[in-house]
Amino acid sequence: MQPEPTANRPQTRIQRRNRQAILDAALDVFSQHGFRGATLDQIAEVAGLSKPNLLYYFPSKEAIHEQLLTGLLDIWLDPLRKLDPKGDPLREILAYVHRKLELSRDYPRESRLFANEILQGASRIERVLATVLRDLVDRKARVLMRWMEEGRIAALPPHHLIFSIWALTQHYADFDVQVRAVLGPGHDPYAEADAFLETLFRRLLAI
Amino acid sequence: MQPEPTANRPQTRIQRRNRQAILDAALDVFSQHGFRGATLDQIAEVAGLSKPNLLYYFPSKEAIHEQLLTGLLDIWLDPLRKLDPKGDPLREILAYVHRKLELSRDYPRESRLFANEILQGASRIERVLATVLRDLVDRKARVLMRWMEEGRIAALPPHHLIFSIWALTQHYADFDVQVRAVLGPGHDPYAEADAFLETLFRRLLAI
DNA sequence: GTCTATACTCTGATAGAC
DNA sequence: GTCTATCAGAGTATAGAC
Repeated sequence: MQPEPTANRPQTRIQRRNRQAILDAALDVFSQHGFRGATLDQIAEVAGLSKPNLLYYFPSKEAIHEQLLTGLLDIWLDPLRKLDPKGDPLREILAYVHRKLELSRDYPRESRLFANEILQGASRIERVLATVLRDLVDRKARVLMRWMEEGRIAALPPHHLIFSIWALTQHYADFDVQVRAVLGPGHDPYAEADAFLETLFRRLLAI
Repeated sequence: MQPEPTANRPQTRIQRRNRQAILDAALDVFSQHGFRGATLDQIAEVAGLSKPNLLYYFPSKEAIHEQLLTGLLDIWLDPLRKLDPKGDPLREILAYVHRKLELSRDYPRESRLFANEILQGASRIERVLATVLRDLVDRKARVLMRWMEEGRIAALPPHHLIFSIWALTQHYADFDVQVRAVLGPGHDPYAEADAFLETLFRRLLAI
């Protein structure tokens, strides 16, 4: 019998399950307390493992954190990558806003993990920011620039336009507690935000 | 001789200076690492005091943190409080955006302290959010509502309009590292943001 | 592969000399 | 008021039994 169909990944089902449980628990804890505020005790408890057992799967606290960040980066940048230079400008931007808000709604822990990381100086992802992220943003900013020059959307500084999309969508994940405390009960923040942001960017970009 | 002119504040000059140095150092550390990630060792080092000496001025880590938060709340809410129901709607809102962005530029550590606190569940300020902040926002939302009903600015959900101002202005303090990494050198993020946000809210609120 | 036991460091806080 | 010394507990990580 061959219990390991993938030859280059010598992991049993249990190993895969445990690694996943650890990463999930670590996402909980890191996103709430930041790297230094998180403890292996807490991660192990949430994951339902003993601390030494946790350290059998990952060599260190750093390693778990790094695995989380790199594993999530692609999901995080995907919506911007999907912005299609050949599509209809307004439709493309609104679709980007919508997808980004969906990420905030469906992956709030991931949003907070990145927020914590940036807030704390981003020392562990600084290089990625200045290379991968910057290149991607520059590329898409040129697309926006072209659309503006062609008169298809209003002229605005493209980088700051992108920042505004990040700020407005991520706010609903990162400041969720505050949003709900201010709105009070009986509200659906994300549904309201979806309508509000559509209006906002339609008005902002209209010629 | 009377070295203490204020009878109800039995503090010498040195005590005041040290307390201030501690709070300033604590703002550095708490705003960068969050409550749990901050250590008294680090705060004491930044403040230039020994750890026991620091604990002579404040009874505990919690006490320093609480003092910081309550001391800063007034500064933080001041711009919104200044929004004048009798003023010109567009001018008042733009002035609010401007003042809020100035706070981000001049008090980025304070912005990050609050961001960390919300991000980490806001357990230490939850009550304030649901009472003081909510009341203030509700009151100002009613002012915005009236302006909209009078047809003086565009109709939008007022709470989310306020959220958008918070998100857009605080982003430049909280995500400063990312903003600078993406823009690259040779930029003045706050100057650019000031112009961009003025354009954004003018377009958004125009009738 | 998983557990118990434990080494060793860091952290918040206190005691007591000066 | 400030320092040295120190404590108890929590923190990361390792050794070794099973």
